[in-house]
Amino acid sequence: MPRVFDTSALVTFVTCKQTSRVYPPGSVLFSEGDMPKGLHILDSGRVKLFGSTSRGKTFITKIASAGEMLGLNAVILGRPYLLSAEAMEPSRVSHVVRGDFLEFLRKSPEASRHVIEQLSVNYYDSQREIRTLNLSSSMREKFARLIVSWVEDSDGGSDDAIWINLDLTHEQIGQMLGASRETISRVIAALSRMGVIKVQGHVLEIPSVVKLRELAKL
Amino acid sequence: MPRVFDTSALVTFVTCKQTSRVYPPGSVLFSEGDMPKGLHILDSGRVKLFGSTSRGKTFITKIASAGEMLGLNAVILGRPYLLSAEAMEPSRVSHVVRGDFLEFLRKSPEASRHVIEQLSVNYYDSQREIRTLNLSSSMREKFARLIVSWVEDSDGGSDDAIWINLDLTHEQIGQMLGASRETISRVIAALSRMGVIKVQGHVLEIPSVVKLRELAKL
DNA sequence: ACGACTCGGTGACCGGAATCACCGGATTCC
DNA sequence: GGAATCCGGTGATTCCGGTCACCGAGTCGT
Repeated sequence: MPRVFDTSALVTFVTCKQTSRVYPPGSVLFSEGDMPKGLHILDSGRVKLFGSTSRGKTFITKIASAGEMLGLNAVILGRPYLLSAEAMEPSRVSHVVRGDFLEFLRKSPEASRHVIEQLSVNYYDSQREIRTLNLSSSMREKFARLIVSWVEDSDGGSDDAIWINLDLTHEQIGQMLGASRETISRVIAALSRMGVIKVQGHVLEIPSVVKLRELAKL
Repeated sequence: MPRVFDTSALVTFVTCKQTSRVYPPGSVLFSEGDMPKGLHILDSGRVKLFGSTSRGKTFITKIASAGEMLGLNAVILGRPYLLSAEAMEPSRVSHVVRGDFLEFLRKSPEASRHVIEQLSVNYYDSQREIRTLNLSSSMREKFARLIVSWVEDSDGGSDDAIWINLDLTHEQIGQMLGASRETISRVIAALSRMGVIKVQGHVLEIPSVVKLRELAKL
């Protein structure tokens, strides 16, 4: 799932006033509804971006990895965050005060380029997510699509077997797809029985990406 | 639903080489999967943005109105469109060849500002959509949220009755929410019975926005 | 080594929405 | 003035997935 991002965002903004600190796992960088005080740039580690209802239901929209700017659009627009951010591993995060950031953005065409690019990618991903959520009839299909999207990030192109390190719990996968833990469990069981995937501990083997892609109806 | 956008995008790009034409209702500007040849700017009219599966199922992500740049992120990234665009009314659309656009974008800070802003807004909306899709348990809730989002665009703030001109068919609403026509029909009937909305032809009356917002659980 | 906890697997049950089928009203088009 | 369409309302049936409930395996802390 590492939506790769060239780390030069760090370089771009390095000339800019900024502070940096390490967040331990489980600590939150910001919460849904907060007004953005400044831009967070993830130097290393992984951060979970998620939203939740008043009734405790949670959904994860993405797992951000090194190089990403978090809550970028909220910072730019000066509107409240729609998502909360929580470190999954010890994560080093740089922080630029909003005013400084906007200032810098105005002056530096290079920074503009970066921001435009990241916003475009974010939006693009987000459109794909909506597509997946909306067009899949069954959970099977959604799950297959999720896996396919993971594979695409690390794939050569051939139809050889692929292994994925699955370090998410069923619960978390459920939160990404809008399903319950039990359903994920059952879907995985079903796909295993069909021979589309094989599970050994935290490793997911996909014997044939083609078969998976069929299931995803892509 | 008019996600308002200041029309100055037109002005910004007016110095730029561009062609302009009017699309009759039902004609497509571009289709899902196409490689973007250039940027479309909607001068007037309304354009439906939607995606579909091979099996004919369709979902509408938004209705674009005057001032919006269509498929902006795909154009910037040079990746295939994820959505198709189809005129709903006679619509005047300006077109800037991709190379010219990127060139212009590089040179003009003003244009960059515009692009950043629109991308941010698009992404923001899109996050809200994901939120709605993922966190609503029932169709009732999704529907209520849709209406609320419409109302917010045209609302003063008080809790007076509000009228909305509903010029979408049940089918189209269904495609926005990922529901079938019948379900929308039933949901509307249910809400009418509850007195939360009243329907007279193509006009939707909302006696109390507060009650609606309760249903939306926002 | 023992509970306490988290994670995952499975069965039973139930509800909401898709689907199928049919009907009536409004438009449009010869 | 029919015939063909499109739109919307409603019933009957089916099925997917949420929820509840319980159980086993692994891990951690003291």
